[in-house]
Amino acid sequence: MKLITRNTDYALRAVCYIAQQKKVITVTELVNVLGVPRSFMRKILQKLSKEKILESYKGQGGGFRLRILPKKIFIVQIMRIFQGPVSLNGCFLKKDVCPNKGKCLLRKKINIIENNALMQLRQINIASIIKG
Amino acid sequence: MKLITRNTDYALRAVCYIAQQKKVITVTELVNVLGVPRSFMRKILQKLSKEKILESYKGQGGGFRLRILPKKIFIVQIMRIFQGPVSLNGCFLKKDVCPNKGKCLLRKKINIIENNALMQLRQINIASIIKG
DNA sequence: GCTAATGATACCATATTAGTATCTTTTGTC
DNA sequence: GACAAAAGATACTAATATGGTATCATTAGC
Ligand code: FES
Ligand code: FES
Repeated sequence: MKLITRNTDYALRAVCYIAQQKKVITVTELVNVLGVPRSFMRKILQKLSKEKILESYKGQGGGFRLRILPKKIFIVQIMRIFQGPVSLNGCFLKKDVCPNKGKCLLRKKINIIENNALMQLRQINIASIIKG
Repeated sequence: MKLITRNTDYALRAVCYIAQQKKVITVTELVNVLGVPRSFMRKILQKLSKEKILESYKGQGGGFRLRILPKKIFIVQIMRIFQGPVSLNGCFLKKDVCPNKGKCLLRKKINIIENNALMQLRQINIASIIKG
């Protein structure tokens, strides 16, 4: 039961680091600091760049920088980018199986938990992580 | 981001059904009611039996029955059986990478969310689902 | 002894996750 | 302009988890 996968995790840390440094950071630097495989890190950063979280500069002296303020980057965004839509689960059974149709208590209870977790998750942004 | 996998889901419903019927139930009956592949259902029930949630009877007239009261079967138990330990995730990075060591805020925040979700999950038992 | 049930086990298919490799493009520096 | 250092694009591979199937052994009632 993993809420966060490895690439999301790496992405979060990369973004945190970049946010703290406040300058253009190269993959090389990130790889050295985080100890993550280079190619993997590259892929992750490229995606973050495509998704408008980071801004990239090619060529010598290039690298990555935040495109938006740390307090405007929420971890659910990052999760969505690497893990798809953030919602816990639907019902696996074929229609008409559930005795109470739309009133399935199991589903209801799980949905409540899901919503609570999501509401909490949604409040976490990069700023709230790095200013500790 | 799946909180519950398919086998857990099937297991939960099977247990609910068995709890409601209050008699020995065969795989055949469950398969008919839930519309789940037979072999898969068998595997799931056998596991539940091994894990002392169900009691099984071999031979003609055999089948499965609850071994403990519905209110004593918590869904986290079932999740643990099919999905391993219920916790959202640890830290993927190698030791000494996190700048604040034991005080990593990201980790802390995720742990809080995890604990809240778990506390809620832990309160759900089979009895609370079926008496709706 | 037959049949209807579960137990044990091994296998297969698919999807997701994690990671690698390679070639192209851009840009600053000499 | 050549070179080197960076990211962009893309395709491939490996490992793991999930979902499911198949088969033979064992037990117990009739
Ligand atoms: S069985 Fe699907 S919602 Fe209850
Ligand atoms: S980096 Fe692992 S806990 Fe912070």
